[in-house]
Amino acid sequence: MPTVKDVAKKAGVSVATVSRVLNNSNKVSEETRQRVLKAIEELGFKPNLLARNFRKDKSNLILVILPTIANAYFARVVKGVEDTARKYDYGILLCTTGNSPEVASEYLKLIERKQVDGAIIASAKIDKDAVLEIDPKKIVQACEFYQFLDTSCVLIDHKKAFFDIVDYLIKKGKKNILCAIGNEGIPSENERKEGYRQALEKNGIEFKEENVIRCSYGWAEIYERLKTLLCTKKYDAVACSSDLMAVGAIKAAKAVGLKIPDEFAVTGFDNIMISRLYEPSITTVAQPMYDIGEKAAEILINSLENPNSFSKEKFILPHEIKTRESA
Amino acid sequence: MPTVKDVAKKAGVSVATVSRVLNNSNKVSEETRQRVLKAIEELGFKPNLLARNFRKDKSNLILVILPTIANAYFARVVKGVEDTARKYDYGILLCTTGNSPEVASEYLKLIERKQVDGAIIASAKIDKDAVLEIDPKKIVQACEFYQFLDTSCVLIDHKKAFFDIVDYLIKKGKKNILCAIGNEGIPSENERKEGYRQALEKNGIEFKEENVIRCSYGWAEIYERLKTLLCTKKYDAVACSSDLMAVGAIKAAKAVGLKIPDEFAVTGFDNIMISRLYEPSITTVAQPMYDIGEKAAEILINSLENPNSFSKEKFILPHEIKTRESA
DNA sequence: CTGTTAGCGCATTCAT
DNA sequence: ATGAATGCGCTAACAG
Repeated sequence: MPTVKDVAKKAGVSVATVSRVLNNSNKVSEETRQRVLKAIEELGFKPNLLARNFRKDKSNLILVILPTIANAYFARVVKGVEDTARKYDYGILLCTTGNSPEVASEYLKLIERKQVDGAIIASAKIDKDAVLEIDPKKIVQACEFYQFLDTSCVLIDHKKAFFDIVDYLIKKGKKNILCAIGNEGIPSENERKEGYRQALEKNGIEFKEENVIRCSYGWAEIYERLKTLLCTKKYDAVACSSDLMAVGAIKAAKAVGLKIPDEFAVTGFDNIMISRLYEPSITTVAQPMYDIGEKAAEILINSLENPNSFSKEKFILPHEIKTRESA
Repeated sequence: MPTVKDVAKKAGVSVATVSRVLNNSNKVSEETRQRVLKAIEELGFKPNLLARNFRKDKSNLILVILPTIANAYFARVVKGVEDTARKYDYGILLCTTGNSPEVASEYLKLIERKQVDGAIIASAKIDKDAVLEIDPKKIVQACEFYQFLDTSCVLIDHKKAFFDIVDYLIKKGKKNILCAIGNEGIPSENERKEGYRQALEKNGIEFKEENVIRCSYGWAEIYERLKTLLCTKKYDAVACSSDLMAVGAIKAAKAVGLKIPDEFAVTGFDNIMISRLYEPSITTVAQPMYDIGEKAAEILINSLENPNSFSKEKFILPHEIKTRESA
């Protein structure tokens, strides 16, 4: 495999000139540039990025850490990150943690070890201590915001979003509304719970802790729990923290013979494809998933390339209620 | 950021010894090893992977090229690749092409440029010429097999799989079966079409080219086409090339008032989550998606680490029919 | 505009 | 078992 040295010899110039051509320095005459280009062509020279990156002390890689890619929500966020990274000539190193903080910590070490220039943490559970020694300029949080991680972030206003959807349900005449959200450890879930509480309060409905169901994002758990609940007590709606949970809720309502949305309304969250596809189609809160990924990548890359002009910022992107059949 | 040199000085040894400790060479006394480890600890030394990779001429990164990650099928394949890569201490660089061969070509260049050690091409459209100059030892095809790419591959027997599902439909009493598959350029789609033809032939049903619908993998196109088709002619089943297409087909059948599966049966392909979730649930051909990714990564890494013992191989993994409500 | 030269951090001979 | 020295391929001063 030929090197700059070989190219230099062939073109009758110095390696510096070859390097200049390679890096589009304008300080090289058109004539020599052509000569170098010709030599590169003839030798089939390809720059060794391992060497270049080492020399420049820059990998042009950004790490993307998320719980799973099986969830269409994250898949879409990643797409936003990837497209943007590509635009700026960065590649993305993917890490799905399955919500294991240990896995996340292991990958985050790649920053200090220079395998990657920075990281986007998209809602993945992380270990506080493992990340505290990393330069916050090199990390952007997406989808979720952990306070103890003192970084920039990009996400929607989860509290307001959940407030809006519960308010919508109430306006539709629902009075006995369940709230099905994720586990306590997740900040956005607590935000959403608060949004739920405030929407009830605003409309003069009493908030009851027992009406808050904590469960996983999948469809199975909420399905089982609701099947039981809906038999014993009478509720007229549930606001779910994911579209998949909404599917589970709909299945449960169907199973106990409730008519949707008249007898029982269901709302989802995220607006992934299945919410449009399912029957009944699911009323949900649309998150700008792609935009979140895009913005996160933009902030990160900007911060990496202009570390001096760094300022920690919190970007709140707009959400939107998608009205469909289920509520 | 401290370097091996700093560690060496602190520990009172040479950089060579530090390097030996770092690489677990056994040719270092326990006493000095401890001294070096202590120095590393005290200085907070982290090896610079940019330098190490450059020196070793190895990135420990594998490129994963696929059309999209929005499709749950590919998301699962990627997970198999990622887990396996991690096991062998490799990272994965993700490239979703949106089926643009140009994008794929651009990323494949990273192999020659040593940004990645090799690539897994999972069903992405690629440009023949762009890839022909790359060492086939450094590429593994997954899900799909392009003959002109002379590499190892991991996939199911698409012809047999489609044969099986069509044969199943016939055994269920269906006689007028449509075949809804992807575009002509994709080898597996032609395999599937042949499987469809053979299943009809085996059961004494005439094959008609007009009963083969070529369309995209999404649900929208097949939905529109079938809504028209099902009004004018009478078919009693359709075998689809993806689960999403099956959803579109079911929607179309419902739209024209056909009862599923009695009046019109629908089968999918892949066995992604939605096939289990949808109502009716979808009878489909399960592909071992995770296993495909896992095996592809194993072959590739093995080939990268033992280039001399390389042999091009074709791995056919088993498929399985999942019987559900739609057929 | 171009060439000479140093050196990024590390692993690896080759000595001892 | 350890150290001294070399160089991977490239970019970036610096000098001219």
